[in-house]
Amino acid sequence: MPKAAIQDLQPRKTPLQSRSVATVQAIYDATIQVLLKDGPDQLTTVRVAQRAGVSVGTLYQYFPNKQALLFAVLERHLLQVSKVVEDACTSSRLQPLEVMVSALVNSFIDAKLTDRETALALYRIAGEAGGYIIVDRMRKRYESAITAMLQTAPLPPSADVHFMAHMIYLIMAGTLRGHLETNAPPPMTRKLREHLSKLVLAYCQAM
Amino acid sequence: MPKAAIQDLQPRKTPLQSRSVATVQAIYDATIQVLLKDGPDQLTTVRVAQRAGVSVGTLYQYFPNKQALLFAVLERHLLQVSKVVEDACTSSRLQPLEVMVSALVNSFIDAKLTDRETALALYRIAGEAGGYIIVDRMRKRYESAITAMLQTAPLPPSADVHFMAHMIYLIMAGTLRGHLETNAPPPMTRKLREHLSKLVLAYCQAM
DNA sequence: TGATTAGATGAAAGATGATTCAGGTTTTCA
DNA sequence: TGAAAACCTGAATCATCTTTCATCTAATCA
Repeated sequence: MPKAAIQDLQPRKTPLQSRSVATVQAIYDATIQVLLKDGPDQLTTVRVAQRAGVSVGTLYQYFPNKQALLFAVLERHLLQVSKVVEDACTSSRLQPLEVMVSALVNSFIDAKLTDRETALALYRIAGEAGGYIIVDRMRKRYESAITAMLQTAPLPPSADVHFMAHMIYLIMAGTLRGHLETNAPPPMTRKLREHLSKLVLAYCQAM
Repeated sequence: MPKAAIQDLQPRKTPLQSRSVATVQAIYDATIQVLLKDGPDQLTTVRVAQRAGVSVGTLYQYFPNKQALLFAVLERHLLQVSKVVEDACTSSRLQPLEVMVSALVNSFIDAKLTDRETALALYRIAGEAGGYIIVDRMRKRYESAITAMLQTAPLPPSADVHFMAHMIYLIMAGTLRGHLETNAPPPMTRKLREHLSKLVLAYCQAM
């Protein structure tokens, strides 16, 4: 896979007719499927196109290169998850700290578990050059949402709410990633959810 | 890069003469250097060999394939870090909980920061098919060491020490990874270290 | 309906890079 | 010192993919 400048990561053409909208959708879905079935190393543009039921040429009409395709898929997933978490943060403002933390942690875990397999497959892509840009943009969104929520909580004025939000994001994202990557069974996940809530709460109260 | 069965990941030949010991060492070093300078995508076996000052053929005498080379480098780094942490755990047994946690967290962060760049470069490799095997083996070592340490701490008998150790590992590894990947400046790292210690301590006390 | 634009095709070009192997050089040690 | 064993070399092989483009089909709309 040759190098790709960052400006080449934008979609090449926006689908106008309903036919092409469906095509692009099929390409997205096929990408995830290939990613899950064959892994990132075996993912080729031809294979994705085949599974989507179109030809490679069509794929390249909408995505300037392979990376752009992968990043589009990544961005889609991350946006989906972050929207859920942002909503949870917004609607938990002014609630007791315990409620806030619980809503935050559970919404995050729920959203990730909805597409557990997808999330796992995408961790690999997120590390690729350029993927960090998307991940970073999302991190900032999370931190803003968490900060805004925490600012409505009764915390001591000494608390550095912004850094706390940063830490909470790192804890949630990092811990869940590690957990998913161990392929732990559901009971473990239940326990993780419980411990993670208590942990974050204890952290907020201790600072 | 074609598929590689897991049994093909072992070294091909052990260097006997001092000449070849030096060669293998040079290959290890060159791998890290290329990884840092050009990134995993631009890392080719020929390039690694060139930088090591040997020919590709030589590289293939000691490593059956590219993946085996990368995994060897990964294993080396992870072993280095885990030894430091294991020592810290061993020598902190029977100490106050606060001391234990501080020793654990700080030894981990110190060890990772010693090779900050290397650690960062290796995260990418760790995700590749097969890399998880090494990561998982290390995780178990950490969890054993942490469990053994915590069992000498005055915790309520209800505490699930084994799962706590698991959580603590996930928290430390996950959070630090996320932090390193944001390319945060040193002051941030100092703050992270402080918060992480308090956080883990609060978690232990809350469970 | 005819012309214009949008969408789709897929063989083939062009690159890249992992891995081999036949043949040289150096080290060991009996 | 002279095999035998250990090491090293790097051009050539082989397989794999990404990406293009000339050409074809379908949809739109005046």
